[in-house]
Amino acid sequence: MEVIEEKSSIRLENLDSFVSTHIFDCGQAFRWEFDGTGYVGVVGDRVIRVVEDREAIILENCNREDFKHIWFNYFDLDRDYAEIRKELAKLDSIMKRATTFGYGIRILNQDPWETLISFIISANNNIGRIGKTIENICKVYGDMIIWRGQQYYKFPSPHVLAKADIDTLRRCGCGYRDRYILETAHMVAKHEEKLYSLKMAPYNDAINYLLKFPGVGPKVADCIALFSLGKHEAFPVDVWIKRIIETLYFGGEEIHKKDIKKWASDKFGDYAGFAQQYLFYYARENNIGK
DNA sequence: TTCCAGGTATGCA
DNA sequence: TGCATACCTGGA
Repeated sequence: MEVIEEKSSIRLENLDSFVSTHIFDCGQAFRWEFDGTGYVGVVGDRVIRVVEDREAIILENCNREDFKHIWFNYFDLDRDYAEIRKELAKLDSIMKRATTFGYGIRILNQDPWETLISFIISANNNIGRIGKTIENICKVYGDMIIWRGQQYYKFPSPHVLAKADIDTLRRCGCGYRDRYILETAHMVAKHEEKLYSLKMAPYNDAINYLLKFPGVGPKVADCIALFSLGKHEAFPVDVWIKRIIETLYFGGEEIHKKDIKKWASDKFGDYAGFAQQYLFYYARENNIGK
């Protein structure tokens, strides 16, 4: 990969395995929006726009320092995804097709706090409403950023959200999850560093800690572990993945979620999280398991 | 009008 | 432990 600094942007050439739609439409992040030619996202206190220009990836509103300290890690650019695909493709013809189809998928390294709240909101919810609710919370409680004359909003800190008004959260579209969010914000505000220290903890310890937050069950905990704590052995089983696995691997037979997790862990091991993303994107885009 | 959507909490056997 | 049920909300 070559990193070329241009006027207020970074151009990445010869970057393997990076396709915006694969990355932003595989269910891992909620704050990336397609504007017709590129994806705009608010990450931390930055607004960034990702554009694909033939063989290159352009990161707009980014300089070399930001790229080195923020985006290189955020986009997981240190990882050899070609190697991961190669290993998964060896397992069976389904994984071979799935990794070929979603060849540009990357698992983002997102902020644990934002990911925690976002996936509490995601429970028993639909994608459209999850995004809207998160955006409303940011508009009410997050600081504004202006870029190219447009207003964007940061995700609020645990301390700010801990002081939120429950009725306002409800009006943001949280529904009955309002109290989970408020309680979780209180808990994190008290021991914020603990949440971040889970990046260094073993998978099981991280999951057990996450399960203590109200509104966090096994599926949400796995999403947080995978998308923000670097636990790639996590295999979140939602209704989609359940149906996809049942359809593709068990001839439509009904399998308990717990058994699917065990099966995935045995089959994919440390690559389970990547496998989940390839399968999810492949099946959804091809209407498998609907 | 009714049902469902990327689960979790709760109560009961 | 395992299972059934309720739960905000808005779009189909």
